[in-house]
Amino acid sequence: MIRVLIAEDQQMLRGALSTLLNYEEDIEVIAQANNGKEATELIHQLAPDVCLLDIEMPIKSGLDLAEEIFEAKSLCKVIILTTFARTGYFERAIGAGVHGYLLKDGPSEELAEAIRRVVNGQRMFSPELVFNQLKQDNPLTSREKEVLKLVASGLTSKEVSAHLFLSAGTVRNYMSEIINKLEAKNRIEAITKAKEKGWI
Amino acid sequence: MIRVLIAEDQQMLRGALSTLLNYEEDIEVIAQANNGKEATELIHQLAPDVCLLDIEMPIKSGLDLAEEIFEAKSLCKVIILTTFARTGYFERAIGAGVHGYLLKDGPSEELAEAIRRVVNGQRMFSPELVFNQLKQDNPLTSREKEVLKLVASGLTSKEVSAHLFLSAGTVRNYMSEIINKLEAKNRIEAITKAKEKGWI
DNA sequence: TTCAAGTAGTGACATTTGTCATGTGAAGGG
DNA sequence: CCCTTCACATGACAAATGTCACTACTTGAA
Repeated sequence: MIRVLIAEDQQMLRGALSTLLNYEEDIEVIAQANNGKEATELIHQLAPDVCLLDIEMPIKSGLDLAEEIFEAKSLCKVIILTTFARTGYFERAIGAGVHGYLLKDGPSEELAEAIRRVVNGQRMFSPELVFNQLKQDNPLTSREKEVLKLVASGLTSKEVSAHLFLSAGTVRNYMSEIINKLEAKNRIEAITKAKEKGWI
Repeated sequence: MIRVLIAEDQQMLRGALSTLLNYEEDIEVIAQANNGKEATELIHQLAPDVCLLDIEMPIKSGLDLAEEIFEAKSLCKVIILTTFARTGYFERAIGAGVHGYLLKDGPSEELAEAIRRVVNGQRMFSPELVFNQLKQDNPLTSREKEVLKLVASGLTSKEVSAHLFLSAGTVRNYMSEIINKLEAKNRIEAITKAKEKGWI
């Protein structure tokens, strides 16, 4: 019996999927989580064979969690299940050694099959992703990403500098460079573009 | 037997829901559509008792379709099923006389129950919506919304002013007032907040 | 070991943004 | 008719933002 945990904040989908998976004879959904933090605890307690993770969840994202699981060298296989075909997300997921990455756009029957495969040590990726991947990586350095994320959350340059213990001028230099790299007109466009590509 | 049509562009959810609903003894999913246009045709052909409509779909949105069904004085009951708790969407849906408005965030068991209710002539709304509705309507005037939307798309104040044939000062006054109304620190926060509430 | 990149900083400058006071005219409700 | 709200406008000022040039230290790869 394959023991599965589902982390997905959209209750309707979570409920529907777990009911469906439970109809499979070899699969049992042993836990459901509303967000990454809940999932972390449940994984520790129950050690499921497979985790189905949504990316965009409150508190802790599925990618954060996938990275933690990877760091911990856990035996639990991870399948990312998301709406977003953003290359940035996919890249990060690959970096975190996930075993599967499926789009919610795919057929629901595919899911049980994917679970069986990853348990078998195979990997399963939506073909759209693999295709998209063949270019466009994040041009921002890690420091630049940090700065842009804070700016995107509404902080002014000065506040960001206090946050990161940098001088105000440095932050403005970073922003200038970011705007330049992303070919944006100002920070607002930079934020939009970076989000679109999944770079922050 | 209640005959149901599902229009939802996210295949995974659509597949899962229709399988689930088909397990109910009194409900049968007679058609699935990928978008509003497909749904329109299927409704004409099959005259389902209930339509389950997602809002954000390609080609024609669920709200557009709901309005058409309403105009046509069709007997088909409409349930909107969406991720978005935006008051604007809800308002429009109420205007289109929908029989139910559920969030994908709700439990999946609720759905079959909601379908039975609306067939019975009752209505079914996610309580969150009704609650939100009574509070928070959009504090922005239509002009302010217009300005904020353009700013959110990355335009500078000057560009917005050219776009709307206003003086640059006026646009800055609007932005100042918007930032004030939304209790934001700057335009970036104002954009984020307005988007969160579904005000732009 | 040289070199490119990333990180961090300064100073100067122009532009954009945000705030305030203040004024006008139009529309709508009581 | 008065009062409020909205739309639109100015001018003035302070603060934030964006750009440039130039310096300096560290690190990893060729």
